[in-house]
Amino acid sequence: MAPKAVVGRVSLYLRQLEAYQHQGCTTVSSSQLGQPLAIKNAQVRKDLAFFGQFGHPGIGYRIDELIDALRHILGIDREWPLALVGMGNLGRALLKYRGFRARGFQVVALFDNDPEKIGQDYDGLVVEPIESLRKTLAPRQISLALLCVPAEAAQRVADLLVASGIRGILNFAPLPLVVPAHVSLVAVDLSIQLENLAYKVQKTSGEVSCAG
Amino acid sequence: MAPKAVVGRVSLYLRQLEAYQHQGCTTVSSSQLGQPLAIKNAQVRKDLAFFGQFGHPGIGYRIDELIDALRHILGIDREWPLALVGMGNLGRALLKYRGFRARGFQVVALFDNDPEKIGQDYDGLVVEPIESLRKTLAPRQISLALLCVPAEAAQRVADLLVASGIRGILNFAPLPLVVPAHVSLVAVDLSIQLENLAYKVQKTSGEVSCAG
DNA sequence: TAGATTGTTAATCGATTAACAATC
DNA sequence: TAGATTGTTAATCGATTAACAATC
Repeated sequence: MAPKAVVGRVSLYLRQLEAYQHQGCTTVSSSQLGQPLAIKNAQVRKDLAFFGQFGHPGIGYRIDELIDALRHILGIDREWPLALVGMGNLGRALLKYRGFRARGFQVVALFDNDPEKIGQDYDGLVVEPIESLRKTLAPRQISLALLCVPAEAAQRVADLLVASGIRGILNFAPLPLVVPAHVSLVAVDLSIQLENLAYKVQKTSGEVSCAG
Repeated sequence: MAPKAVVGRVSLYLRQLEAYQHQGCTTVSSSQLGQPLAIKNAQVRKDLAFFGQFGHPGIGYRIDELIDALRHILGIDREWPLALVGMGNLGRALLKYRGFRARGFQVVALFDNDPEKIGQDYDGLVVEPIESLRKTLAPRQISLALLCVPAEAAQRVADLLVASGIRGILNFAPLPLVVPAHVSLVAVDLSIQLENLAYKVQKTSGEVSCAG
């Protein structure tokens, strides 16, 4: 499996390629592809070479060709149905988020354990109780879940997702989850990102005030 | 400035320390601190040593002491007022997100350019037009912004934020922004995270089906 | 003193960058 | 052929891990 950093950059390349395609370009060099993303040309070539030979010496990369290849590599040359667990503010926002659908991800099932929310309709989907996870996931071939429940409930719900046959979890709860090796996990921790930002700003402020 | 990876882990240490504190512990060793986070004891010690000497040989780290030190290092031993720009689904969700306030971050000003939204009240805050950024940011000492506008508008709004004196931007738009060196930037790209997850799941599925 | 645990140095590992022969 | 650009090898850089003297 490719290093995590490489996969992240491949997603960026794909976006940039789509932008070039939109502009009517047909080929790009590694320099052209990397430049708007602040990635060196050698890095671009090395990252792509990890997955195969896509370039043409003297010419560069054919955009249509590379887009197809990268979509296949990332596994997004198909539709991915998603389960959304936890219908709080964040969950409801993610349900309406356009960015997912544009990349082939679509929320097709909603879950919560609040009796007030169960049975309610959001965007044409009815909220099911957490207990229905197993019953719903398998027949609908749902292998990915967005986990948006409060921190206290996150590990318990993650265990239920695992028991229900989930294959990957995008975790929004601010704590590290423990899942078995056959289940993939990606964490989106907004507080940590913001703390990172605060640290950077504080650091640069310090430098400025020392210099001035 | 500490490497980005170190700062991210320091945020995790802080959370774990707070959990131990909550349980009534008074000291932890680097092994105890790292274990629930799946971080090796040597890494914990090295990360902390980057910022100074906090440990006591033979004893470990005094929890209260280390929490205070880390909060100071991260710059969260103070309140950070935030501007929230873009009152779409994501923006409204972030406004209600509890995780920020618990760490000292508080949204104190809202901006949008939709005439329908300007003047509206969300959680006691009135949405201002984008043009009011400069007028509002400086006197209220707001140096951080959450940028939740659509991709097409993101760079333009980022430029306005920079011109209005912002010091740091947490970018939720799915494209890389260009900002001057004195402005810090952290990107939260949900589509890329989800593509990462899809890649991992696809990869492990492949291995399983080959083996079986 | 014996046991525990730190901070730090040295060794390992992995990721990035530079250079260049091979190719169109 | 000359110019451009690839894929890949070697060199550099940075981050992680192991080992251990110093300390409580």
